Amino acid sequence: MSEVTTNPAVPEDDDLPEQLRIRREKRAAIIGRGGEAYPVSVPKTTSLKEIRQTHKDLAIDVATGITESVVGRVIFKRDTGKLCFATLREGDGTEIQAMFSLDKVGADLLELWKAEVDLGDLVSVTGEVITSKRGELSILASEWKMAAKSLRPLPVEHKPLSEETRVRMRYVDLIVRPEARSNARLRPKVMSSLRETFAKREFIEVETPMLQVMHGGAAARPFKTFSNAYDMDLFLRIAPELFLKRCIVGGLERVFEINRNFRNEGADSSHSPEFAMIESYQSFGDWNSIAALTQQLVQDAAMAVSGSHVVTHHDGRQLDFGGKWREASLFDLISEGVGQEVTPQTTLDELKRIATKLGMKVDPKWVTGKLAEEIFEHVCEGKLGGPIFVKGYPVDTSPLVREHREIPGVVEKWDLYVEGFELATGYSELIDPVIQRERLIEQASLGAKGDLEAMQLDEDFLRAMEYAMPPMGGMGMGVDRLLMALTGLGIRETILFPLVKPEES
RNA sequence: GGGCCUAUAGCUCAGUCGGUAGAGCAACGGACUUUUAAUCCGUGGGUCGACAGUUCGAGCCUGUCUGGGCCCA
Repeated sequence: MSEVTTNPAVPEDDDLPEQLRIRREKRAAIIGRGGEAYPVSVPKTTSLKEIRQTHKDLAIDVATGITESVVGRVIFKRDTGKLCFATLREGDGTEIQAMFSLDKVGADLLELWKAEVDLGDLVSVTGEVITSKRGELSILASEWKMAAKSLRPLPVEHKPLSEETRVRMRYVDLIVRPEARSNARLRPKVMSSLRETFAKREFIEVETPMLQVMHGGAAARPFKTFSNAYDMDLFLRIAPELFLKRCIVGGLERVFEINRNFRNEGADSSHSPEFAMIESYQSFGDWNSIAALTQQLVQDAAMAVSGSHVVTHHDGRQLDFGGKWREASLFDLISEGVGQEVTPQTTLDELKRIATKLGMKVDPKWVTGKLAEEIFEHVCEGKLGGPIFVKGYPVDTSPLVREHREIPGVVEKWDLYVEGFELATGYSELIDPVIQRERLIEQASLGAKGDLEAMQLDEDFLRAMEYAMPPMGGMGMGVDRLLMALTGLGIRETILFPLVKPEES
């Protein structure tokens, strides 16, 4: 147990790179002289942030007479003969200078400071709050103590880490890169904003299973796993939809869930195998009421992160989420895009002619509606800066949605586009259990024929629906994509620890 | 799935025509009581992603594999 402290010997590892070896030797030296490299606690009376706020208006070369103990990571070290400087940084990036002068801290502590402290170490410094002759707010040390010795050197502050290292070693990224720190703090702000907006509208948050016996609620390939205790195959959920609808049947009239989904599909700059998703269902609402809710959620989130409905992206570009968002019919947008009228009744042959003229490759398996959507993506999608609700999708590609109450051939489904990508989707949900059963049976037969994305026939879900599910609107929105829309970041920047393949040992 | 690019010191990167490996920061030794990526003098640090091939000789050329990135589907 106390082996480590009574035997400070460095493990003999001659293969270790120089800088790692030297730091291990320093650790051993600290312990060897009876000091502590990893004490259980160190003096800390306040935070760096607090000191900065309290003493923000101090003039040049002032001694306050106030003594504080602070803790931070050493990120710069400027050792001179009898007066040494260091910059300490705490978690949110706040920095303060520490000064070690021979006549204040004494020869012994000064020598130890120079000999034992490296960039990256966490140290506690006790001393008077002053400003230097150059006006830098500083702690003039009377004492200092190692809080935790770093055994690895920090990367260069002034050169950006390679993208791979940022992702693989986010802990280091968070230490050295201001954007990493602010991005990490942005996400929880958006999360609490979303929850507040839901709460104000009397939606309640539920948590439904991640491990599912059946996978359903979306067209996607699931991850498969196995329960030893139950001796059966399980799936990581691809969507919470079927459980949230069970909640609705039971009278939890307005529900939402913000949680992870898992899809066993390709990963790229806008797709991650695991991703956070909001799903929400509103009894006695429809696709319009749920669109209004979605707009409110996004506008409140924008307000939470930037204090305005106008957000500014990293590259300086601005995006306005304010006002009532534009709405357009899918088929109107297609007509506009191709320069001739296209309706849900336009024939497959006519659509093929249009697609060919546009230079698109047409898959012979596509049904009429699928081709119409492909033409839409080809001519419009990238141009939809948004935010814009694209409304009214073909009935033959949306088998789980209710048909439009007036317009034949389309369903009450919208997609919300921002920056050319799909941010959210909403529906007037299908609530007839007989039709639902037919469609799930159709899905199951597709699955039997080898369609890996097809849903399974969930009898318990159908039984729930047969107890009468109220008319309702439903919505799904990707949290990572929402962050991307609000910040302009790539998906790997919005997720702290995106999945990466292990490094070679 | 297809194409292109990429892997060199702790970090970020150079490396020409195939001839025993370079810089900045970091590290080590020394000087310096007001520095801000401190400065000055000196020193050390490399399985050039892995394996195979061509060659008298490979960081560099060829092949395979692995990781990463971009574009297309």
